[in-house]
Amino acid sequence: MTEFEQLASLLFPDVTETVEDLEARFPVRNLKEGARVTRFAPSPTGFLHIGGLFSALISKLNAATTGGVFLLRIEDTDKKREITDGVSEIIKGLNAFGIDIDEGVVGFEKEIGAYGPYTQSHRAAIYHTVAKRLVEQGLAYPCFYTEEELTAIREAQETEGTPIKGIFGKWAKYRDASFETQKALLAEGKPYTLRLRSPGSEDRRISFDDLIKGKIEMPENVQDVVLLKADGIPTYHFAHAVDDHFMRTTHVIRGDEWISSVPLHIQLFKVCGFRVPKYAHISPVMKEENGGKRKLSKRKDPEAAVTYYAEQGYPKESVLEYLLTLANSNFEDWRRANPDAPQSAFPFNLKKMSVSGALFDLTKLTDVSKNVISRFSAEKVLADTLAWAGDYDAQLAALLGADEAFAKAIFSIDRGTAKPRKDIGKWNEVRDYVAYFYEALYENDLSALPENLSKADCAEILKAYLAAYDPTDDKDGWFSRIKALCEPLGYTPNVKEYKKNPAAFKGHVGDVSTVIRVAITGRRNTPDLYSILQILGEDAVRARLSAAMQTLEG
RNA sequence: GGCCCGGUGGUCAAGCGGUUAAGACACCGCCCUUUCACGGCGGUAACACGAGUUCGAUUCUCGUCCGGGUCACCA
Repeated sequence: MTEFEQLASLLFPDVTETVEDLEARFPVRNLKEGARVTRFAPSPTGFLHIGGLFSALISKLNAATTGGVFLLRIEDTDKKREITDGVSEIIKGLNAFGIDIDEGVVGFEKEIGAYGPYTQSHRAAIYHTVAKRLVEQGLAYPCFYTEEELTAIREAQETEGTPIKGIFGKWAKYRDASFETQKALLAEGKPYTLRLRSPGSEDRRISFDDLIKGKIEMPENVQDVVLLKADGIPTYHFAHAVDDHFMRTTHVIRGDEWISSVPLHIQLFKVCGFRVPKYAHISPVMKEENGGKRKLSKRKDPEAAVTYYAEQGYPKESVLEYLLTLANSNFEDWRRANPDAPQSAFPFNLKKMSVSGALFDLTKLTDVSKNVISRFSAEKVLADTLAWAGDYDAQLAALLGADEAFAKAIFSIDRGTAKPRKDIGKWNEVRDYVAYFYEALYENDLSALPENLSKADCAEILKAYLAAYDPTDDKDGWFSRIKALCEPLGYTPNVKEYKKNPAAFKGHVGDVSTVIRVAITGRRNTPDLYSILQILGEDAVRARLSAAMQTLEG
């Protein structure tokens, strides 16, 4: 038995399996050629971030379009930063956007799949098995530095201006400690971390192909990084190599803050005897701040949280649609060509992802959302609004729920036609959109009346219309009646005529309509007036017309 | 500071040595229109800078500047 082997059994007396056992337990997946296994591996330290959703989406798409597997792994190796319900937050967030998890953690303490456990805190035995092997081969060693010593080293390197920081070379005091020393320190019960005995060299460089960023060349890793912390829990780096190998991940898609650790990761995979996966590093979602760009921050930016979009009432379809436009710029063209196709039909391409970080543009999101909502059926608009209002606007929920047929009639105006309206961008705009249909929300606001007409003019129009109003008119009949009103009162039913000779008239049919519209709805911009009148019904129409007249005359 | 990555209109972006430098959002104007919309048409607006390579550079090379990331027993 070599000293390395003796050390290994001293360090890991409880390890019963071998790496070969693990290989057998988690065999290479039997998937069709080209199928990709991707994963989303967040740590439960807070709400789901929009950037996290973005990267989960990309991973999901990659697996889905290749007939592969998308799995969710929870990286809970830092108990200090963990929050309660962190895992549920992530799963809820993913579910809310319809990103289905094929394998891994799917609920509270609920996992599916044969490559688990998928929660790192439950994988200690697996990490230890690999760690033990590394020690046996002399590729890892215990390091007894204290917190203070480490800080001192950092400071020394800082003042020396050492180009490379970290534990390596002369700083790696325990790298070449004798077995006797190690045994003695261990016997004393001194706490230790397990470090990689890095085979890297300062004057070698490594290059790899990032599926998004292209070829990247960097110096090799030379640092003896920590593999297992003093409590035996692995660091991200080690867990990444072990997990993505035994979960048989083919494509590691993650944020580009990881790019600088790729040399380390590749080294780790090689040292462990694992095949290196393909990497794709996504640029972060940025935010504009006084002229500059910066990464969306969990702390400072409410829109960083995925829940923000739910609160605002952006349909999940809209957020996804927008994210897709950020991911592949040809998505918008595809969408125009395939207005009704499901998002899953889009031929997503990792290579078309942008190399630099995109600013998250809420204005554009809203525009995208208006298009998405304009294609929804009235039933869906009602149902989704009801669902949203149930959480965020009880009064609206009650109003709409009280008479769903009435609400549906409102949402049906101009909907389902070739050129649907695009009034609603998110559910929190619905209250305003439907307000004048409900007495409880309606305000008789006449301030939107045309400026070029006097109060008397307006009152005159309303009086004439009230007299002429016939609720049994069909749409053409209704408008003919309005046109008929025009000339006797000094307006022209013909807009062109008015433009030719504006001085000859008080206004045109548009002005007359506007007066009626404002009297009924309190605003100038509404959907088709005739439809509104029909939905409101004769009594309400007459009442509002009369009330407006009185206000104007009194 | 070391190491990486990036820099096309206000924003998202096509572009891969020769283009009137696409398109989308936003903004402005016009048209259509029976109201409101939808839609259509048009407009303002960009290759960070400096060298080099080349007959020719937004495209290739180098430098400068600017932006971003990363240098933990956090992920």
